[in-house]
Amino acid sequence: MNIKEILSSLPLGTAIQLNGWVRTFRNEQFIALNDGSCISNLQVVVNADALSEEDSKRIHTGACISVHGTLTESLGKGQAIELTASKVEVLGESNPNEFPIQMKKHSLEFLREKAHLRFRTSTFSAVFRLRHQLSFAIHNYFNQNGFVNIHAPIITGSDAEGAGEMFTVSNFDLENPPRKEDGTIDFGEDFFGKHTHLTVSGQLEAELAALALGKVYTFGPTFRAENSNTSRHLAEFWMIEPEVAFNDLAANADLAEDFLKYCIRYVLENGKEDLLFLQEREATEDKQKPTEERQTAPLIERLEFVANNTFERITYTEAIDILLNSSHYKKKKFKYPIEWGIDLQSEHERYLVEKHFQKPVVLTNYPAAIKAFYMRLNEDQKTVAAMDILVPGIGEIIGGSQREERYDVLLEKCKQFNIPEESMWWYLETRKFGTCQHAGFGLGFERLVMYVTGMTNIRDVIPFPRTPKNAEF
RNA sequence: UCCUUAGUAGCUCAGUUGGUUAGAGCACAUGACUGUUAAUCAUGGGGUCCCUGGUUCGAGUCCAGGCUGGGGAGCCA
Repeated sequence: MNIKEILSSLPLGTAIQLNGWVRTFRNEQFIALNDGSCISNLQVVVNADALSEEDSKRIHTGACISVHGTLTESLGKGQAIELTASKVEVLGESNPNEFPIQMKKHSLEFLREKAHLRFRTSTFSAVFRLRHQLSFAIHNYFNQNGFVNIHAPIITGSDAEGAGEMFTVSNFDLENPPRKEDGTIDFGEDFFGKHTHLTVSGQLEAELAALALGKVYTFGPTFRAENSNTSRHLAEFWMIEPEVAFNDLAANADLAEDFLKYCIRYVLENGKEDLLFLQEREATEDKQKPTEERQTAPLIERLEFVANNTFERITYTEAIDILLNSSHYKKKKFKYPIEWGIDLQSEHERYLVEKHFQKPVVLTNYPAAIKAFYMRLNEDQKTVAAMDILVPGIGEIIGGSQREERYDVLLEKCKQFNIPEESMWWYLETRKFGTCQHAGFGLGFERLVMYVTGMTNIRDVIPFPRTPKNAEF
């Protein structure tokens, strides 16, 4: 029996054995015990006969103990049930002079440097339980809707995906790699016989599968060697990429909206206690902040709002019009220019989502020049069938498109984007053999976890974040 | 990569114009108390003031360079 089960069934009078970690030891008599099964602690009442004085001095915050005892109605006010111990055994001590986690508020920055121990805190155990709930919800959603999970390769030989800087995968002796006559490194001699990288996206592989299996999705790690130092970027992150044959852009947006709402509802139903804890935490933090930086509504209310409201759908062109006609623009409050043909800046996206619509927004049909080569060219020859979903607080959470399925048009786009045809031969072939309309999108898993937990730094929603200059643990 | 801000006890922070032995709360140890809820009270121990160099009679404080963290921007998911 774990604490979650005990607190949901309240089995008074039951004799049990329970293992867990000490959060606090008050008055040399009361242990707040946590076993990770839920956010709540169980109070263990220790009388002198259950614990020797010697062992009593070995119990500190962080220690692991095993308790035999009986579940009884609590005499204190803070809890309904408590475990009256008949025997307490210290399984693992925790030297209080060295153990850095205390039963007080620690800064998230400090805990980031103690990533191996931060699981022991209420905040991080809640975040990682919710991360699991979301991961499970994602597989659930796609499975229930007839999608096939495709494991895209992590090591890739394609070097033209255009999604960012890539990490090289090599078996060479870095001191002395084989070189060609012109002095450049001869990757022909390397393990795979060519220059290989860690994948930046499983999309292209997912497309290959979708053009046979119909509905597929990938959910795996991806890697970007960009020198991005922000609270929204990681060098190693997990991405969900569904790809559906015969879907157009509208169907793609329908799928993305339905999928996001399902994940949020799933967490509201299955992770309520952890959400409540994080909501409280956020409210406490907000009290320290100036009014304009505070959240507009409590966490659970924000999630329910997204789950129950239709996302706003507008085109890029309409978005530009809204921005140009806004009083914000007329008062010259935007730092960056707004003009058809250039990409929207963070401040513009925030304005649309947080001020103008105050709900998630699906932006579609961007100018072709600012989007990737594989996006389908629209009839106007100027825009592509792209879509970004923007949410308050995070910004872009989903990026997707209807893909260019016409061989000639795709070949032309490759030329425009300086992508060598021979490196993409396998991708182009799908457009020669039984091509069809299809669409998909990518969702950054950590951004979803951020949105659902209300955490504001992406490094706090993945157990061991990989960022520039940091690969500890 | 750019802008900005910070780095002082295990943690959170104060430290005045450059001036004697660098402080507080929490944590920890000891004692008191014993149905507590981050218990309380008393006493005590605890410092590479991020690193390197410089200015000065004297640097936690001023200057230069570097390292690391935070916030923002770009790139994006």
